[in-house]
Amino acid sequence: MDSHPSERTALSMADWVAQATAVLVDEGVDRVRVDLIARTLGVTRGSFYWHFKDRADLLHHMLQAWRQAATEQVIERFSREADPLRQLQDVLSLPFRGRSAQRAARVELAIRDWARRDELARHALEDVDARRISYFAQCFSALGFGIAEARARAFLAYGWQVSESLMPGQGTPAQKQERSALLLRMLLSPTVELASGPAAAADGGHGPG
Amino acid sequence: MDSHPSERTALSMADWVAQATAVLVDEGVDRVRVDLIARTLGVTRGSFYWHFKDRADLLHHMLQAWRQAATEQVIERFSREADPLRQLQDVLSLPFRGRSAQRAARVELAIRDWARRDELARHALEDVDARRISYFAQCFSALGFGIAEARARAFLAYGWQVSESLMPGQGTPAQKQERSALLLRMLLSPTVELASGPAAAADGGHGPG
DNA sequence: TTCAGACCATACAGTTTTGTATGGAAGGAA
DNA sequence: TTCCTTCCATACAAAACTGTATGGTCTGAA
Repeated sequence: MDSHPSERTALSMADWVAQATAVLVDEGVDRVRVDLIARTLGVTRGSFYWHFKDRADLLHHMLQAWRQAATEQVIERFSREADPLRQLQDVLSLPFRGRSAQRAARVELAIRDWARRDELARHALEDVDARRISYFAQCFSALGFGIAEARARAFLAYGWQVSESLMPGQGTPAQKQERSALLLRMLLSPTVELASGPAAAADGGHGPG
Repeated sequence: MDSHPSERTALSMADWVAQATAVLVDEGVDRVRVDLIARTLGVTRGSFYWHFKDRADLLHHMLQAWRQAATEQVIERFSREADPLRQLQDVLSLPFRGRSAQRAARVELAIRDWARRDELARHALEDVDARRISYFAQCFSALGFGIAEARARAFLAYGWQVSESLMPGQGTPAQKQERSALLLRMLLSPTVELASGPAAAADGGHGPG
């Protein structure tokens, strides 16, 4: 983010990638077309084929840019807060508050779509997913959970984030807040006993086989 | 599903919808093209414009077919098993075992993509999501949880399913099994107390690993 | 047999997109 | 100034799609 496309200056590859990513979010990969993007940027396709070999080259650069940004975000999280409990509370409190985070989430969903049909996108996404899950796992591990337990809880935490961003229309803000708190309590509590319901404690426990 | 497209018989709307859905899964909505589908079915576009008004009409029929199938699936689940605990165990044990279920999951992801940009698809999907969450909530409610608590747990259960189908590359089958069991224990256990880690229950000795 | 309707082929017009080839403007180095 | 490099415009060729119009074929009913 260092050049203003509105100015009458020369375009950079980053400008094309940024605009193409915007189209990706709003309309999907298939509608990322050099002609349209050129018109939006106020130039013609001649500019595009100067910066990129072809359309596939642009898509490749978009993926690389996102992958690096996402990776750096995880690394930055590690180095900002030392307390693992606070880290989890921060990340799990309410996801995607703030406009830039919300936009990042939309970009991510678009790439997740893309990854269903594209090998490179799938590879980039799986890598980023694994990194994030590892981050969560490291937090749980620091809280005293065993390695396998930490990994399982990490996936549940991350999966919850993904599903919240995937289904923003399900539930009121209050309900979202409530299930967020519930999940946090569950994930921070020690390994639970198997029971058949909330009455099990008073029941004496007739555990299912 | 009552006509064989391989036979030299006349096509039905269902045949077109089925083939179009296959393309939707593999390549996304934008690549659902009447020309290509016609060639796959061994006919020309003349056949298409006999059965459908235009391309949008086909997409509409695809959505309707999926919505109805998904709704009927939920209803059928209700009427098959009476015990809510067994219902949850069945649905949450391991998601998408069986080929038809796996295919249904892929269709669903494709529609979830589609819903990001299309109003009708979004509406259909939100409706189906809400129905499924309601199904889970009803199970938890029958197990004795309060209505709000049941709804929160229902979302977590369903969100887990979605995220598992969204990230099939994350974790080994054993790890998937483990986090599935962990989630089930968490969701079936009574409201947990807030704790700072597994050491909080070190005196009582925690259960199975 | 004749006819009507269901179903599909073919031809046509028009749009959208990709990629290439080539030329032109702008700015710094010689 | 002259020249070279960077960046972009324009023209062209070639697909890929959509939708319409019209005619052909097959089947069952009268």
